[in-house]
Amino acid sequence: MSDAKPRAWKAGRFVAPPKLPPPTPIVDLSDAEMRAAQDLLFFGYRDFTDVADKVLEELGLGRAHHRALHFIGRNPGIKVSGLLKTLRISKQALARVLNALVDQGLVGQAAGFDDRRLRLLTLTDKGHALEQHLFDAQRDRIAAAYRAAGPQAVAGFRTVMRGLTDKGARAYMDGIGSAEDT
Amino acid sequence: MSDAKPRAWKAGRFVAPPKLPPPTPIVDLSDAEMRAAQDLLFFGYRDFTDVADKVLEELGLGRAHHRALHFIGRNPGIKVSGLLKTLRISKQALARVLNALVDQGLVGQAAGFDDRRLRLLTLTDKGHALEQHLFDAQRDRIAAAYRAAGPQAVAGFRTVMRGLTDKGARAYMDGIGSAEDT
DNA sequence: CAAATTAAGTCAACATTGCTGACCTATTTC
DNA sequence: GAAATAGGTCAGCAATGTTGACTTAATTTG
Repeated sequence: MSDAKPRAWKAGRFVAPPKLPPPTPIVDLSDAEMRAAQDLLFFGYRDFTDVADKVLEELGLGRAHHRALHFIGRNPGIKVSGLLKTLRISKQALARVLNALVDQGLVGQAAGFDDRRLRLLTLTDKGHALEQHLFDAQRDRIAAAYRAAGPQAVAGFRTVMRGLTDKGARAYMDGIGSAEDT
Repeated sequence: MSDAKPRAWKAGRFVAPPKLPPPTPIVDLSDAEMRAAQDLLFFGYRDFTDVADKVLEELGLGRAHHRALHFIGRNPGIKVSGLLKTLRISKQALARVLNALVDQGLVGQAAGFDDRRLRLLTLTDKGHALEQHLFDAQRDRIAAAYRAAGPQAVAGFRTVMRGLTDKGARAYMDGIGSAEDT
């Protein structure tokens, strides 16, 4: 790339080294900083989920229902096994939630075309409306935080959060729709 | 503050407006972006807590115990009421956890000096060791994410996470030690 | 084609962690 | 001395997670 050959050292006048922006400035990884991050994650997640929980409470649904609605809405036609991998809960725990959602007409099922053993999950209109309602509450909170922080901060936020996640989750987020291996 | 009086408009030569860095560049607040943030928070929090949960499992303790240990360690001498406000759980739910920790010699109590009704909570040596052990697991994960992301991203992460939290939690984080009103 | 595998569902029992209501005990404050 | 405050405790219930064992239907494989 560069034609510059190594130059021999030549004693002479003092020349101030070029003031480059620190190339990869050191990140503060002190315990204090790491514990502050723990706090941030705890409070951030708590307050982020709280706004949806308040809506759910009035409807007699729980956070688990919300999670299922969210991921079905985001991955229409997701298989039961896909949802299990995404949520990382047992088949029985999911069944309780999923049955409630189907009973209430929020989630619909369709047999797979090639493989009729599969139950492909989708939101019904009613389910979509509820999910949208829950989303609205959280969207407002995220939007306010994003707007106040500015685009650079948002990019940083995404980078760090992404770094906290497992490989599988990262792959999932890269290709929404293939909700396997999370 | 300023002596400038409103100046009348005076027609004249065209002068290019000063090229400022875009004042507050637009942040992407589309639904897609907001939903991606939901995903990030879900997976990030899940995987962040998972590493500590694995340690806790071996010890027969739960996430609730970890939270108590964390906030007592971070705020030595915290009052029971302070912990209640921070964790936002009921007195009875906290009692169950706290009694277990005291019984196992992980947390110590001391009556307040001025007001002897208060139970000031601290970690015992044993409790401190356990908390440190749990911290280590999460620290590694955060440190890796921070290191890979770089200081600018970390600053952005903190800004956004802070923006997601309630006023009370922000006040708490500003003045660690006064764990009230969270 | 019969056998094995896979996707999903179900029943039962249990643990953790949250909740409310009701009530008790010290201690401090008015 | 009465009222308020900080904390503790008992009892019961709800949401959400777990494991184990078993069933059914559909697909794949030898």
